Amino acid sequence: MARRNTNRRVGIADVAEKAGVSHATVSRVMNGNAAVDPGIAARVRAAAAELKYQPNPVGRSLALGKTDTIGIVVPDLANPTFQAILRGLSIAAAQDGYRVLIADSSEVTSEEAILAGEARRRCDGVVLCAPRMGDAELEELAPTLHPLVLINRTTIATNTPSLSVDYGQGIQELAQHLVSLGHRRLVFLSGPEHSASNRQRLVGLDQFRKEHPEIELQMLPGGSNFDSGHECTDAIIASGGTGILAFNDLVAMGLLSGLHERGIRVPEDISVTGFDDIPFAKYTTPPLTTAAVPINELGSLAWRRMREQIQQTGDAPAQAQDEFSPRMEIRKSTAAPALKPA
Amino acid sequence: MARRNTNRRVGIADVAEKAGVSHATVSRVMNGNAAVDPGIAARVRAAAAELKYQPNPVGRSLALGKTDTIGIVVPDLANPTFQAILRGLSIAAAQDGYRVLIADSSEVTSEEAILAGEARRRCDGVVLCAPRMGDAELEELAPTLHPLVLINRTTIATNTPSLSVDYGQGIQELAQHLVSLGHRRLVFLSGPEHSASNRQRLVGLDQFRKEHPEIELQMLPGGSNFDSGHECTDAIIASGGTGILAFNDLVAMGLLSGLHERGIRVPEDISVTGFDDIPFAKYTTPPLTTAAVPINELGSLAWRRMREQIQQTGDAPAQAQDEFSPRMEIRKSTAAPALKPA
DNA sequence: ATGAAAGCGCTAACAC
DNA sequence: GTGTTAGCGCTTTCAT
Repeated sequence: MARRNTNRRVGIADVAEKAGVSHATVSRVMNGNAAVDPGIAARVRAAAAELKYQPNPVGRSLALGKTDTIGIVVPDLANPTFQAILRGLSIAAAQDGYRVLIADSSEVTSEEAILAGEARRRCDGVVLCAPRMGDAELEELAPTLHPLVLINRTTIATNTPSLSVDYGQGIQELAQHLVSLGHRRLVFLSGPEHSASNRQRLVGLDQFRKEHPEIELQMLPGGSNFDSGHECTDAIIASGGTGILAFNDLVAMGLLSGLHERGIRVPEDISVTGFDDIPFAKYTTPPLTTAAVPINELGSLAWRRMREQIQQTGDAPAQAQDEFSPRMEIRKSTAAPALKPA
Repeated sequence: MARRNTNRRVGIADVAEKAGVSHATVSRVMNGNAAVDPGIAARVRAAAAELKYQPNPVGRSLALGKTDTIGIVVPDLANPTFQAILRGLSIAAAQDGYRVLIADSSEVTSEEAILAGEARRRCDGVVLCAPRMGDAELEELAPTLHPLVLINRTTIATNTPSLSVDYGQGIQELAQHLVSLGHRRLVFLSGPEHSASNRQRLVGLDQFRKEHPEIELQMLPGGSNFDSGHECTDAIIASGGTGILAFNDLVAMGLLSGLHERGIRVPEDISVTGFDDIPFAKYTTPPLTTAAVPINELGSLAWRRMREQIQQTGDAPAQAQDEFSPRMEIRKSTAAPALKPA
């Protein structure tokens, strides 16, 4: 035997004994599965209530082969974007009686696969959020994780549902916005090297360059958080650019703060754009022009895609590839550039 | 029987068969428990590797009576403070091989007990974060949840460990700071009614009033997020106060934004303080003076307290009541008031 | 050192 | 309609 019977929690057997029926009958009334004599059912319910019996989910999980839990692995729980996704996912899943187990890889790429695998074993499915791992590894991992939902990343081989944002288009629209305001010298403050979404922005900007050969567009290495934006302040000033495309809102906010410290006015002297439209973006001074990603929808849609797979009775997969287009949010951090003395 | 044997994942039985040993032996080598013949052990490990066998955690949990998972229930996952606690908890727990299951009560007080109970059944313990429920209910619930860690809330009867922040002291220091700058008309923008931490601030301010009868201190109803701060802008202006104590940083930021829109300068015309020192606080314009709560420590300490209970071999409880004192973070949103024309 | 078997708490097939 | 029993995948006692 496994454990001694000392101070066990109340189990189905206790209820059965008190109601004078078998385990099976108790199980039946608790789950409302088969038809049970109303009188007996009442007796069982009374016993259960009196003993404050609550079925043990671990036992149920083992018997049913499902845990009613899904896992999510994110690169960094400190990032507002991932927090919002987690929140949307958690709330949507809860509505269907599912819970979520979290795993933070802390941007350690090599941990992602392990965490995802562990999560999958404990859960009925996994959502992988902006995984940093290489394509080959992802391709190999994906089938072992099914049901799987991918966010901000796609797989070609396996047809797992994915949600993505058209960062390339968004950054182009932002650049276009600056140009139409009159800016001719743009700077892109880029994000983490291994970020797929950064690569998409880069591709979008290449496209932009082709369409606007007359515009100067510099690239500056950056990061993904406040501090990287703040640290780039001097490089930005030195660049001579008047329209700055920050990798995301966090970076833009760091930059805003740095420029403010140097006495450079936004948007009078320099225009700054962000990306994501995190909740704080409209409260910066000045409020940030950005490309809004429907971050709350992402989480809830991720759940819907997961649910579709979990409930799938076995027929055709028909995995969806959802792509969101960011929505321009023009606020006060962008304006026409000052007329240059030169 | 429960499920049909169709497409089952690889289990301990498969490894046992392949290695030509019993389940028990496989279990032994997987857990390194009893001494196993090195040759057999190697064979088992080879078989396990070849089959990519990973023990099923649900089966283990049932046998072991533990899940290596803890639950956390928070009132609102959108709140940066709770996000930070969740993050700290998750990272600390992960270091010890534990995962965390989240439950968001969405500020629905009546859901808290249910969510906590469900979480507890699936996990080895629960941390209850700033529960909104009444004292009586908490008192009754606490024993059924053990092991339990309370954050921002204490229980008298049961001796469950709790982590709290001395909000009363923090708000007094903030008020003191404003007074020493020369402010004589203060306003407190209060938080949610059922928030225990709001009550603590109120108590602290009562104390402050006694010590400073010469200072005018008004109370204005507010909330806990950006929008409530923003909405209070006109009321603040109308109040005639020059030193504003916002319930927290979020509220302060909303207010900052509202004041900026009305052309009121901070800190020249009005000084504003926040509370918590969320990551964004030092990037507002102007950077926010606030009382810093060691929010990352809270999460990791919560885990330590939980671990102490889980590992407790049965001896004396000795439950800790940890109280943190906020640290003043004087930045640029507070200054001496302008000399009044009157 | 190893295998057989019991048991963790539950659900469901089967027999009555 | 209800009880009996097998089985979910694992750990651990007990006997060898």
